[in-house]
Amino acid sequence: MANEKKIDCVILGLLSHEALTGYEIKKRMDTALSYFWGASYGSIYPALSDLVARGLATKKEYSENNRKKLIYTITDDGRDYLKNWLALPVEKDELRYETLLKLFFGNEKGPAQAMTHIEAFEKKIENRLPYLLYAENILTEHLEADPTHKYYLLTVRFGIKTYRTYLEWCGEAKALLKKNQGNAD
Amino acid sequence: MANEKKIDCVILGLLSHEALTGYEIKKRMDTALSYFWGASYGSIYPALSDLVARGLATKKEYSENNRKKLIYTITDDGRDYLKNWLALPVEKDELRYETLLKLFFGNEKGPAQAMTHIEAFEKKIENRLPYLLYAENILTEHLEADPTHKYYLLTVRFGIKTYRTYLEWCGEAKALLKKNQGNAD
DNA sequence: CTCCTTATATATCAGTCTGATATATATAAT
DNA sequence: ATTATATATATCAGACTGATATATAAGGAG
Repeated sequence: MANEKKIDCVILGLLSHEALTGYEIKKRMDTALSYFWGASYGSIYPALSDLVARGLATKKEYSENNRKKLIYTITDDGRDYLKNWLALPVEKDELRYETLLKLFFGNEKGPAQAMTHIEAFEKKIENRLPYLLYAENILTEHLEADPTHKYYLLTVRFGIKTYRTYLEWCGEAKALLKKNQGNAD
Repeated sequence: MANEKKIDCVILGLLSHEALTGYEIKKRMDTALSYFWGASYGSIYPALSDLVARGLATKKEYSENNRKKLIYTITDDGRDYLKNWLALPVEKDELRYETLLKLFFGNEKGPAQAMTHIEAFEKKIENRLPYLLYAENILTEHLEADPTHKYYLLTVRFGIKTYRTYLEWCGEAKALLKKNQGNAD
């Protein structure tokens, strides 16, 4: 029962909330989960077929205005599989920030180049923060409507707190680079 | 000149500081870079051979007490390649936190299970933070000794700030779960 | 009322990377 | 002596990304 593929678990998790198409699963990944998890179509569609083959989900073809859709529903076995995975200890929390990587090797190109990367990072975070704040408002208002909202809210608050810290760090990092730009080297 | 493989860039970055063996490169990944980047032997060794084949690094066999080592040195072309990559805009900053993923689907197993994951996360961060604080002290003391230290310090400060925010969030998240544990559901 | 763009929807694949495994020697501890 | 840990290199199955392909629907511009 070991070696649970993460893609299977995320999909089953999303299907535990509601029946979805592969396309809708991808949309959830790119919105609600985007700042702590990601997945591509190249993993989603094969995983869905596999989940059906293993009896963890079922597939139904729907037609909406002549438009065919493959809607996937979690089975009882699928829910058991999900619950089993949820109870296992976390294997890996991983951050992979190219910005920090380029900054780490910043001496090769100097402070001006490093500054550019920090400013780009700052802008990206500033642009994303409003979406998280908006999500926090909506979720806080309708907290009682759905028991899953409480857990969603916890992850949103994580995003808000870390993003604000990132912005603080950007300010400090820029100050340090400016301070050392005049003297030394 | 597009499509720079990240593994090539990290290795060249580390080699820009000093000549290293594949084993030493892996050690750097697991210490100095570990909280914002990672790589496995399965990518490091093939990448090193490839860098030599492309003239971006050179390989020399050393013998220390009958013990053979393959030491890699960056070439001028390698340094140019690194500089070119450093000037390109960042493509992706990615967080992949299984803890948040399990928390997001926390309703399936309930608040007690979610609490367990948060506490495990908290402990992991608490254990790692001292290493970052130690690194900050050393780097601050010897800031003038090496121009690369300044950039290293910036990434360490990022780690310290975000880790402290994580711990704050853990406290708030646990409080929210406890508060809602009595009523509702 | 046609053209263009964007959204919906599924699918595949080359290239990349991880995690595991294998092999071998050196050093330190018990 | 033996066991464990550190040094050191290498390979590979399996997993995942990013790109690409295909096709329909809907909305807006001219």
